Amino acid sequence: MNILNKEDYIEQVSIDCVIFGFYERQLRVLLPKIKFLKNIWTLPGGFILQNESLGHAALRILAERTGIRDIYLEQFQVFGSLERSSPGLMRDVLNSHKGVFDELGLTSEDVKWLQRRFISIGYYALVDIHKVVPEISELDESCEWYDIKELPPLAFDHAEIVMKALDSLRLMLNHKLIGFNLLPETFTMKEVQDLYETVLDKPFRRNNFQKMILDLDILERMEKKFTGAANKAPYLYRFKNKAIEAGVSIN
Amino acid sequence: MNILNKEDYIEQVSIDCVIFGFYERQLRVLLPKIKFLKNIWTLPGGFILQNESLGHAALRILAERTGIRDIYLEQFQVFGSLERSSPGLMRDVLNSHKGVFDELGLTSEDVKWLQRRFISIGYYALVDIHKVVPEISELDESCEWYDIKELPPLAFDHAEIVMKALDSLRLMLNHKLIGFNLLPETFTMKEVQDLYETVLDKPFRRNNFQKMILDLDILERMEKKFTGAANKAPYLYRFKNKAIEAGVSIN
DNA sequence: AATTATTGTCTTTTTTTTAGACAATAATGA
DNA sequence: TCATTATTGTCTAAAAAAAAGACAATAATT
Repeated sequence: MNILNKEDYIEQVSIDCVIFGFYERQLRVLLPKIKFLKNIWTLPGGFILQNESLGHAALRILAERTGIRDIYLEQFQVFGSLERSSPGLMRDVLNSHKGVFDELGLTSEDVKWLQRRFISIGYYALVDIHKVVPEISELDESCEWYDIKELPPLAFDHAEIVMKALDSLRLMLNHKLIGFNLLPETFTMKEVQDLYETVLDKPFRRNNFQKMILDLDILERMEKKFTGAANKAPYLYRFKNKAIEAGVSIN
Repeated sequence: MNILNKEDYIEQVSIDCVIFGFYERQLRVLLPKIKFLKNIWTLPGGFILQNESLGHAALRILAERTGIRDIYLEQFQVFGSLERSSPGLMRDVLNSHKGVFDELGLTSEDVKWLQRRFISIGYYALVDIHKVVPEISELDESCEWYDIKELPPLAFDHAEIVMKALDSLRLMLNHKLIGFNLLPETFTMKEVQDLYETVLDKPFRRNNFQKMILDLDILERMEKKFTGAANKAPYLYRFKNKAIEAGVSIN
């Protein structure tokens, strides 16, 4: 079995995805863990087929590595420094885990192909963490959510890619209403505020935040949510438009 | 002479640059015109050398095609749809101008290389139009500024690339002070206002605009500028920090 | 029925933005 | 020389928006 059909792909170009989720006041990143590589994680990434668009490639890679489909995706930056893919780096990472190539079923031709310099196109995805059931691909031994403040060791420049994705997300949150892609179908105002406070890392006043969001006229008020707590039950809200505001423009 | 050293470049990846300048209330784009291609312009573009970073490649391409050096550059989007580089498109463009390949000194191997699918990384540059003296490269027959509202016919998806660059520039203008890269060393407040009004395509009130800009505390007031007009002479201002705010982060 | 912990909403205060006003001034020309 | 003209620089007033304060409503609990 040949795991890498090199001839089907564009050479020296990869896509890396940062998948964001929100749960319990934590912004989390979904990270599959490749088999055989001990204590090193990598972003879910892959290559671009000759006959598929960039956006389609990103969606396919996400589905293959995590099982996630139909989500908000945004291209945010290309990473193309020389150091990021210096021959040494890849060699160091992989050679320090002897046998990885064989176990992954890679030929020496494959390894040579992989060790060339790569330019990587960064995408970030926003998903409802409750809705997603990560699937573990054949390549991986696990696929789990990690608090962005406590990421496991990441290979290559993937930690930098995550941080740039976060920068971009923060910037976008003030322009578009993409944040709601991180929330479930219905939610309380407190959950929205928690999300904004967590992502932007700054506090809001409850009364003013509520006014700000409601004035946007994008939420629909549903019935109350009785949590059993000894206090007034909050209303549930729903996003008026279906979420996935932009999605990938399939380019 | 072989004009295209294919083996030195990353395959199927190009860089396209949108060079913005500002003059007489017009936002302009610098477009070199390739020899032999009649009535079709293309963005200054090129390929990435195996041993240079993405940012360096963009700077080199700009210098080679236009003679421009040391400028503000910003990567804004990757274009990777299938249609943009469908075999037909390139063929149509070039075949409709018989002899171009020969005159450019391209071998049939070169042509095959060029006709593959390409992913293009878009950069935009902001330059002081007064300072720049465009050089015409060997490839080109001219290199001139065009009002963005009256661009000549552009090949492939280059018109779309220009528009996306403009979108990105508009967004950025509200966040960073990059606009001053489009102005000369010293300028009047009216020129700054003209620039903002032109780029953002909306009017500002003179008194409030002046206050807004001065409150930023980024301008230094110089001597007055006597134009010979029958009215009060405006002050000249200078940007406190050297311009080129971000430049290419050489990645 | 009083207590507690929130929630929803209203009012007041403060800050920012927008609009209005006007003096200053560099030529022009009677 | 001295109004006139066209702008410019800056001030104040009005309007709008944001931030802060206040409090009643309410779902359990005691």
